[in-house]
Amino acid sequence: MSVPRLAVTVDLVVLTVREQRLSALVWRRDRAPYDGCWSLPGGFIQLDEDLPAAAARLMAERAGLADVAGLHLEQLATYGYPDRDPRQRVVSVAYLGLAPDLPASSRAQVLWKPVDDLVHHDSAAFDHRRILCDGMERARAKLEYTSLAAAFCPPEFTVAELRRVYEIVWGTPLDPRNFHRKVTGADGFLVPTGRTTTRDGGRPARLYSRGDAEQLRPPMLRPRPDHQPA
Amino acid sequence: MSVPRLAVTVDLVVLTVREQRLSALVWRRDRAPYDGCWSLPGGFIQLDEDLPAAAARLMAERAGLADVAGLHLEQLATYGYPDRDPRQRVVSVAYLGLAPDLPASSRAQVLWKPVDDLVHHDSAAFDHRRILCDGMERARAKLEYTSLAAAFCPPEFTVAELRRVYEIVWGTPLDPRNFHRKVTGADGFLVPTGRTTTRDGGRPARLYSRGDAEQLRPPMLRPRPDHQPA
DNA sequence: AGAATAGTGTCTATTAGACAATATTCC
DNA sequence: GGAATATTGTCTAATAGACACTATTCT
Repeated sequence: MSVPRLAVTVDLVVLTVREQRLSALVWRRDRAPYDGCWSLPGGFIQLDEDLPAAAARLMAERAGLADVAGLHLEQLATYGYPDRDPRQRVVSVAYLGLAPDLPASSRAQVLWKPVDDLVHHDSAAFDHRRILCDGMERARAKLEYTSLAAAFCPPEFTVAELRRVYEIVWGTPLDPRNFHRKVTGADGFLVPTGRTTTRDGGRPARLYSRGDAEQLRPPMLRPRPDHQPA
Repeated sequence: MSVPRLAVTVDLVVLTVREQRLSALVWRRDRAPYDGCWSLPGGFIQLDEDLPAAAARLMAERAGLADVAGLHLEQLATYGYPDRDPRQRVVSVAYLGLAPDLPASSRAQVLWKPVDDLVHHDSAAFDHRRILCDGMERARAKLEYTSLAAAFCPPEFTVAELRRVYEIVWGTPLDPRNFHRKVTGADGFLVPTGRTTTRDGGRPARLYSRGDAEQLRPPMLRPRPDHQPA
């Protein structure tokens, strides 16, 4: 029996926090299939190219994000049911990127869109809505037990800015005082720079940069909507 | 430009606990490349086949585990650097399976081996050592915040048997009394069957079956080796 | 002064970790 | 009875959640 060969793509779920909304980088499609729908940036991998290398290349070529300081990039999952692309069978390896708020790309076709709109209102191409949702859930879960929230922040940030990341990604308000105690007490999460800022108004806030710790132990669990038993 | 097409395989990391060791299902290779090394069961996906379907098919065909009650199967990660197979470029989607202790397969070529031996002593084919390690780490992490440990147990099991799963997978002893309190208090983890057993000796232990809950909140964190600062 | 936000402290409920004591079997 | 294991209970330390209070800026 001969070995079947398939087209393999890398698709990117790139998330950021802009204007108080969790947003993703998407293309506006202008041709069939799925003309007018949004799709995730992505492309075919090359024969001599590693998967992370393809993700980095496409991040630059198709997402317009080359050499972004502090960008976090990790493999998300692989999607391969046979008719997910009507033209041919494609297996797609999705990568999840978390980026600080950046100036809009120079390309007109690629733009940031709030994920709520993408998921609830706009039409998605292929199975990209599911891939986006999987990426969002991964990001939400990882804020609980890692220090990844800082990947959404600029190189120097305040505790309130970090808290706003959590609140926006989780969609739930957090107590500023308990949050402050938790993150400043977590070993290796935040490194004080000694500087302060008043960009948020009020008393000057200390500025921090990212620490070395990747894990947050014990984790900071999302507040749960109360599920009362009957 | 034309679209490159690649061979795509599914490889299986199937873990179980047997004879007090965490063990994985492996092949003993009898031909080049990597003659005499162990490899994970796996195979090429078919053109009309979904990835989970391919994993299930290969679980039966190559791992000898068809229709295993209580088997847990989830996607692990995808590996695709160009020369991971010396014969041709292959992208491999790895799946992680967790199974109760089962009778050895009828096939001679496929067998259970303790993961310590596989990782530290025996020679692995391709990048299968890395894939196995990634699967082990996934399993270890998931025991912390899910009820997946029960997937290693038979349909009915005691708290002590469940505790032994944690101890063996984590490689660390746990306090039987605190463990008992934690798992019996966790909502939806264990369902009492009303039966008891004395198969562990001593006072009869209550038998439980798996509950509906998938998450374990709050999680049960692995004891950490103390990392003293200087 | 008053508004706004930052940061500290305090109290209570929950949970983890250490370990004593009791219960129920088999030999 | 003695050995073995199961189960409950108790005490203490750490942590989370609610919230009062103080600190430092700007207008």
